[in-house]
Amino acid sequence: TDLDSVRQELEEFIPHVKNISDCSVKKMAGRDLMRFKEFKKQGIAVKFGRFTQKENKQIRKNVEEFLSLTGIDSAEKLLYPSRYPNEKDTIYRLKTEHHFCEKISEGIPRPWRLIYYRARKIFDPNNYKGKYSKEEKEKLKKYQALHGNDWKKISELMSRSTLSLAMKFSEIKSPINYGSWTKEETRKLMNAVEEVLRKRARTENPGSVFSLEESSRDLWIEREKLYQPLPWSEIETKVGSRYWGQCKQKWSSILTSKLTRGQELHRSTNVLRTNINLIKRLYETKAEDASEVNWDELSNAIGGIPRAYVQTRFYKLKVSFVPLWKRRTFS
DNA sequence: AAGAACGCACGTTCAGTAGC
DNA sequence: GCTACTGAACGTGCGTTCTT
Repeated sequence: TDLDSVRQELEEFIPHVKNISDCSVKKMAGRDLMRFKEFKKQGIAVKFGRFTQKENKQIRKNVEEFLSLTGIDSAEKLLYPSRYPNEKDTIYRLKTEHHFCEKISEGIPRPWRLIYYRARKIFDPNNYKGKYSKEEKEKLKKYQALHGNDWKKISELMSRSTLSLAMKFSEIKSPINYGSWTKEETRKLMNAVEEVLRKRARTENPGSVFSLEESSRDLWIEREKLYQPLPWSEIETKVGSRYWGQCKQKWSSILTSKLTRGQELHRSTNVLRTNINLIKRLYETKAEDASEVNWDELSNAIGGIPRAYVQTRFYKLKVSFVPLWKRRTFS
């Protein structure tokens, strides 16, 4: 059928396209396929992951240019027309007339849907408001009880973005513990991770040594596999008293201490050596943007240290030794 | 049908604090 | 003055559904 051929064409640009739903493939069929082909002609590959500084700049430029082209007077009006009931019809008309979608995604080799989302985040004045205060958290709970998941309404009441509110609420909706983990909690977490890994091993090697009564047996897993992504919401449920992000963080710290035991990373000479190594390797990768760094590869090269550990290490180095790091480019 | 919006799961980066 | 630990904001990527 038509969809199958589109899928085949897209595969060249998005290797994992076979796992994507018909619904989403359809959305990429029209505009994106054409755009990807154009980029290919110029020798530009489709990008994934974090937007680079360059790309963010390009989005700002595209938005600005579209505004001056159409005479719409703010990015918010352009990207959130429904917030301006009186003007929204005109805005919609101007957008279709001047090919909003093409213009906004110009020069950025990604599906336009993702570019559009990115633009909306950048230009939502209710975004980037920093930490939630205690009062805000209480308010959020109260308003949610009152209005349900009507984030738009709650957003108007609290001047936070709908995305931020929905995310925050999912974190605080059920009571969780804070502070140090108890022994009991830690044990629960380790059990949950083990259970998940067992299940994974079972589906990966069906009918092998794992098949019978494996629950009582020790589980052997290659080192690299320990860094693979885990189903955190499932683990959150099993732990019960902690949010998924807390579980992930805790697991990472357990992993770090277990895998670096004996290496005595804390000894000052080793710290120095690891830091120098990290900087050197990072330099050698010639990455032009933080999003281009392959942390898995890097942490392996440094000596089988967990990825998350290397990432925070790099962050610490950056903030303590690079003056004005916030205003600098990665390269 | 295009565009906009909602919802979920998980990844990355920034940041505060306890404790040595 | 440093690391380890903890917390959380911010971000991507998709499935899906509502609106225009």
